[in-house]
Amino acid sequence: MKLETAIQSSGFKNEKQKAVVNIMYTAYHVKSRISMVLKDYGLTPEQYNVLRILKGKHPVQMCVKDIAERLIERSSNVPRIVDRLELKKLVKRSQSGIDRRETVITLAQAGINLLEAVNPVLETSHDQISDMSEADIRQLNELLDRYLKE
Amino acid sequence: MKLETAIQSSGFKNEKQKAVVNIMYTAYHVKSRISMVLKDYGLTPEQYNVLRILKGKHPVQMCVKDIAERLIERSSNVPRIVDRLELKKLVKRSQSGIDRRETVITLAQAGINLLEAVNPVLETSHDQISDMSEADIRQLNELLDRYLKE
DNA sequence: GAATAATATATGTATATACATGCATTATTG
DNA sequence: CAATAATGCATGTATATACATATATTATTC
Repeated sequence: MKLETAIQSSGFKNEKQKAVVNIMYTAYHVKSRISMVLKDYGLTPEQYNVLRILKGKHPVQMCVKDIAERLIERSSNVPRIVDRLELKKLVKRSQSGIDRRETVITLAQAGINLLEAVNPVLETSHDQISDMSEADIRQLNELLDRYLKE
Repeated sequence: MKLETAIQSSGFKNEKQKAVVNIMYTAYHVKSRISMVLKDYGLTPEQYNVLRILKGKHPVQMCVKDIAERLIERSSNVPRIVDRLELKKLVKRSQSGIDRRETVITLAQAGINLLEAVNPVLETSHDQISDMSEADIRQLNELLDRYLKE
């Protein structure tokens, strides 16, 4: 659906004003779709992201700070997300022997199993989210890579 | 910053998988920037959006459902957002005479004044968010318009 | 090496979303 | 027109963010 129809608005002052809304609108729908897939597996997008990050290092443990740095949406909330993952026995939490301020987290076998079940479903969903050609998607990625300054 | 650097990840399986993350990452930063601007005026992005929607119809009242339909991120939370705007005396809430199930909301003068103060600052921020040329931004908008199916 | 600063995590509060549910009112149906 | 369904809003719960603050531990500085 075209943006203007979806939010029942029109007449952005210029393309930059429109882009801001367009990016947020598109992201909202992408995230909604991901949430629906994850819901069948009892995960929120945030919980999934933490599991995914842990899997990237597994079997090496990661501390809370390292996880936070790798999140798409930086979060001060990692301890509480880990709380919920721990309750579901998807991760294990323990104190670091090296720096005792750090809490280190390891992916549990149940977490690995869950990721292996979710990941192919999620990838299929991602592949199906858009009808655009590979070339157009590549161009979209290039423009997004350049969109934010610095 | 390039996406892969920012989230310290690399090797997306394909461009579609990357686009999903890229869109959410970009939107997160856009929204963060907007939040910072609005914070100086005591508003959250959600509260601002409700005010903006009300202004689009002002001085005509809108019911909760009409507001929800125009939000970028559909929300079941409009009554509570209106609670907070009402506490700040930015809007007025009353019961509809026509359909007594409906709660109708009007923008108060303080809300109009606040929008008139915020809007130019927000527009400047939107214009400055990216260095890209007008042509590139236009292309980004076209691709985003086509990204989501239907 | 004691005092201070910095760091890592946890936690409290306000606000938000998603979802389920409840209540009042309006519309529909038989 | 009485019974039922649908609608509009409000509210409760779990989870999330942003921000402020607390606590424990480590690093730095004098």
